[in-house]
Amino acid sequence: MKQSNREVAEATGDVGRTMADTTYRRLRNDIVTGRLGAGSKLKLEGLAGIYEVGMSPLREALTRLVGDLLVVSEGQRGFWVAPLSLDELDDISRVRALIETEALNLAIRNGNSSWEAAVRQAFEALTEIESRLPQTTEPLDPEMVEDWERANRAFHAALVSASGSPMLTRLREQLYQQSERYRRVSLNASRRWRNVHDEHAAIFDATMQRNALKAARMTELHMSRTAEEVRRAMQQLAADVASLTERENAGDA
Amino acid sequence: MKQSNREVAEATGDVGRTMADTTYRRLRNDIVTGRLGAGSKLKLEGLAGIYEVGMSPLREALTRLVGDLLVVSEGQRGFWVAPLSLDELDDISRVRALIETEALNLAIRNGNSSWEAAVRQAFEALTEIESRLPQTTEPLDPEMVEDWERANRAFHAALVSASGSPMLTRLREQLYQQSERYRRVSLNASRRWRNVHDEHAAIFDATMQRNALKAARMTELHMSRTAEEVRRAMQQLAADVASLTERENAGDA
DNA sequence: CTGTCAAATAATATCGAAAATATTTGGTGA
DNA sequence: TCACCAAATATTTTCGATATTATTTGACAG
Repeated sequence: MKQSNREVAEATGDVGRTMADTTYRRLRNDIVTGRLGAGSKLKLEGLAGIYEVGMSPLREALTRLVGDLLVVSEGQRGFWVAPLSLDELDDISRVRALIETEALNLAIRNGNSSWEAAVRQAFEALTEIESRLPQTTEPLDPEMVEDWERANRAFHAALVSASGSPMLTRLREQLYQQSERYRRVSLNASRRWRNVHDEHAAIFDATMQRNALKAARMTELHMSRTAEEVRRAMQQLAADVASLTERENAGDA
Repeated sequence: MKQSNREVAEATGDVGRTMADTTYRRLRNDIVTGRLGAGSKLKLEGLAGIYEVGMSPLREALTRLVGDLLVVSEGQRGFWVAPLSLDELDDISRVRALIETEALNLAIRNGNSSWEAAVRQAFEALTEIESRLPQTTEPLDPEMVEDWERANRAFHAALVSASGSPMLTRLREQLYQQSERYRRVSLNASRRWRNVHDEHAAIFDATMQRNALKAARMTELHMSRTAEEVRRAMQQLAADVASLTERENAGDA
């Protein structure tokens, strides 16, 4: 029995992969990780060269990213990496807490044993990685950061995976990605690691006990603390830039 | 003092209008109003002809609509108007209630007197239109439907305009649009008008009294009732289609 | 008849150049 | 020196043709 191209593609998981789609993912990654800096101009010709792609798929990818709030555009003036701001950090954090607690609440109500197993598995994987993280102020291994990001994302996704609401799931993912982008700023800037394992454990425990109220409170706490950490890092960064600019101006004068 | 082209464009409000943008709005309107039926295939060449536009801006418009959940796409297979379903109706209604009550709560806490004035003005405009609506089962004047849709949208937007949260505002708009699309199905199908003015008045009164809890309850009630109405219309529609199909099959046999 | 395959057809996705628009540069007059 | 303007340049947007992929058709074997 010979397989059609489509069947092969489905089996290997790259069905319908287009240039636009691939470029979208690459750009998204480069923005979330900070390789493309907040606020920087995205010149089309330049990007087309770098990502080896034509205008049409490139613009399609950028248009999708505008929808994700990772890119901003102005007609006839082009595209920029979306700027970061303290106000937006607060806004995102609060709305994300709203969505995430609602989704977790539903998941706790609806989740069956296979959901429980998936949550436990994701938590254990995360625990394993967090236990290996340096307790001291060492330079963070970029690969370890990626591993942790993946595990953290998987844990939070698993928690709410039984919400039964595709719309909440979608909104949660969008907001998670926004948060991740802000979080990575603080990681890159402060080079310090906040111990979050206790917070994850508290959320996990409350969830396994099916204590929705406590799980929501722990989730809110986790998010507000993370936001606070990011806020500090961003303020520090802004202060650094300011003093650097001042010194430069002094040098010029 | 001569104005630059850009300044003129800013004054007239059509700054940066591109083909992609115009086509996006036209397509969006045609989908929300139902002129492009749920689930129908969107063939690129056909659309390019109808909207008199090339491939690039057309695809860009469709890509934006995918982000709005008004269109679905599959790589290498193209675009379809997003289907409608009862499950999705429930999902959207519930999440919209969550977002909208949160935003209204914030607006009631933060709103100043100019917000109050804007809400009152929007409510009065809506009241005026709703008072003119036929009480009997008459054929609905399409122009009046448009007027009502505009006023209804403006009223609900005014209510939450002081939430102070750009993210909530954005999510609310997306969800409002989804709801509108479902609502129009029931309008087109049932040809009957549910009297919603009392519900709007209840929301308005509670809001003006700064009674956040009551305003939220009235909002939830308004939305669940609307969803129920749409649900009935969709079920009726499905039943009609089924009996029609049956008759056709009987004719063939 | 039924499933399979390849050729023919239809549709989508992509490229690269042309058109439209924005921005910068450099010159002129007040 | 400054504001203004137009030419030169840079950039975005759009078009239309080509390449790629999916779908349909129809012939053939089992």
